[in-house]
Amino acid sequence: MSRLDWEDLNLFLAVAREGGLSAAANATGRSPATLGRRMLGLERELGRELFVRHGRGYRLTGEGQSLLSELSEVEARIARLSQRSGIEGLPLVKVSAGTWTTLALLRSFANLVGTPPDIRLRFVSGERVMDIAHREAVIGFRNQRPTDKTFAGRKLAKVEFAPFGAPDAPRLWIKVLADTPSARWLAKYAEGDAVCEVNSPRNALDLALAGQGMALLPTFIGDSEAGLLRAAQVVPELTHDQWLVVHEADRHIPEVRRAIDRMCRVLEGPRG
Amino acid sequence: MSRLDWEDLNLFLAVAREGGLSAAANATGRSPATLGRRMLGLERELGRELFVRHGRGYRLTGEGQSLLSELSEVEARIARLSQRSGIEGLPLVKVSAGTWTTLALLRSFANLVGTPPDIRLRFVSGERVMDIAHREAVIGFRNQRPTDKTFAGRKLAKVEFAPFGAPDAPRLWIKVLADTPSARWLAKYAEGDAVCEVNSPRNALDLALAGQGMALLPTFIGDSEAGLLRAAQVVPELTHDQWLVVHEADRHIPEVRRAIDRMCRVLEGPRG
DNA sequence: AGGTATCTTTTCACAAATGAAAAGGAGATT
DNA sequence: AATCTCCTTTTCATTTGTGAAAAGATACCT
Repeated sequence: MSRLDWEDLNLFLAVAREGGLSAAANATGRSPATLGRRMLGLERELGRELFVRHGRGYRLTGEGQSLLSELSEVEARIARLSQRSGIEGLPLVKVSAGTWTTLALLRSFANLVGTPPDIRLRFVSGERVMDIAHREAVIGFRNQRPTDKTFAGRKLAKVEFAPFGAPDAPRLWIKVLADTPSARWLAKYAEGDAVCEVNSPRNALDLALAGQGMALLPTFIGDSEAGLLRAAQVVPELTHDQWLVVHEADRHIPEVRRAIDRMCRVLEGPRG
Repeated sequence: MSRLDWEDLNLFLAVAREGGLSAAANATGRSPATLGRRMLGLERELGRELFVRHGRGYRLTGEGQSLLSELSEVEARIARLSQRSGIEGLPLVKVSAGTWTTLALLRSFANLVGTPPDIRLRFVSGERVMDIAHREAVIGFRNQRPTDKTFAGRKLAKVEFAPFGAPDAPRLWIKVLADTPSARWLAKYAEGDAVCEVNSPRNALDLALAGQGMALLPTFIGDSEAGLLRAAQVVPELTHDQWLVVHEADRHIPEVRRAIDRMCRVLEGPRG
């Protein structure tokens, strides 16, 4: 026994209201042929005659009319599910990026969501690297090309790290206690005492901006801060590629595509 | 903008209740792969995260839970639509046949619907010949092979007409006023007065059974009436084939197939 | 009546959705 | 800690469903 396909009920509403297949086809974006077949299937599934098919369209039978009124109420409930107002109504794209990429993206937020906004961004980050296969994130930023051909990658500009500080700041390091390559490098090779140790990378930037010391920052962050100067050369060991990674299946979804294009423009544009 | 597919909501109920794709696959008769994809699509369409996918199954998020409770009510309404009790719940097969074939079928009604009944038969007849393409009837009886290859035909035994009457009935015709070949033949060639003229062929049989005269009947009807005897030879001009006709697309639908098989057994068995 | 416009149904080539089996993981169990 | 089991995800061949265009029908209009 095959179970009722709820989508047939949805299509029934269109055919019943429009009074025929052609008009309903316009309303639903499906072809008259499909609608005709599905209405036949629905009548069979329900074991009732819903329409009288005459040359000029579909007319409802008594049973069809009562189905129409019942389904209208169902439709109202379902409509409420998808009707979300304002930004909630926009398609959602989940982005997983590191501290600095996230910061750069947030600073160009307006360019990312469009004017007027046509997508909703959610930045997800955590200890764990987000799993794109399970869609914890849809768009991820990684430091290497995706291995699996399930994922599509787009290469971005290289990321370089250098020490940054305010012009008159003491030449002391601001250390970051985190499990990142730059923090590990700092722990290992930094000379002299640290002026401070911070838990979160983002705080190192704030401290550097306050003129308290040198922070090891990506150049695309440090160079864009008016109050900071490079306190020394780039640290070559920390230079790495950056890749934007998407699940191959998500790649062509309109809102995902838009988000990718805009992010690439933001991240690649000013850095060459 | 693509619209919400209601069937996704139906599938969501299964995944949400069963707590995973595999169990839901059993419940719905679809594969885990399909369910996984459609839940991904639903989340996208709604712009909400409904599940947390962990290694052991799908767990609902807060939004998922509220969707579940809302949809449960929708489901109850929809369930009421398809739940029909008793005979109303059985699959419907519409049959279009002439007076005599209908009569023969009705006399074997129990054999047609099965024990216990597993189909519901509706005999539709009218002035007009029912249109199988538009599904005014699903199974039709015609006197010639279907022309169009859209329709499938099954040849039945030939139909022969002869005069029938009670043993001591007067040898006067019971005339039928209808637009049928046998009625036209009677109007043209019948000798002697008519004892009566009736509007409906079925009444001619009743009148013959009452011993009032001779009715021109198909032999498969007349011979099966204990109270009637052939009053003369078969009328050769009226002999014709009989075909059972179905739309090719309906042919393999289970209840249609059953109905066809049983009708053929009933109509061919005792005569062939 | 005849013509015309519009709607349904059919045909057929194509695209999208599906399922089976394999691969990959996560949690449970010993 | 290693193994096992169960569940999800991926792959890919297949099926199902779909749409465009043609054909067929019916009501409307002149």
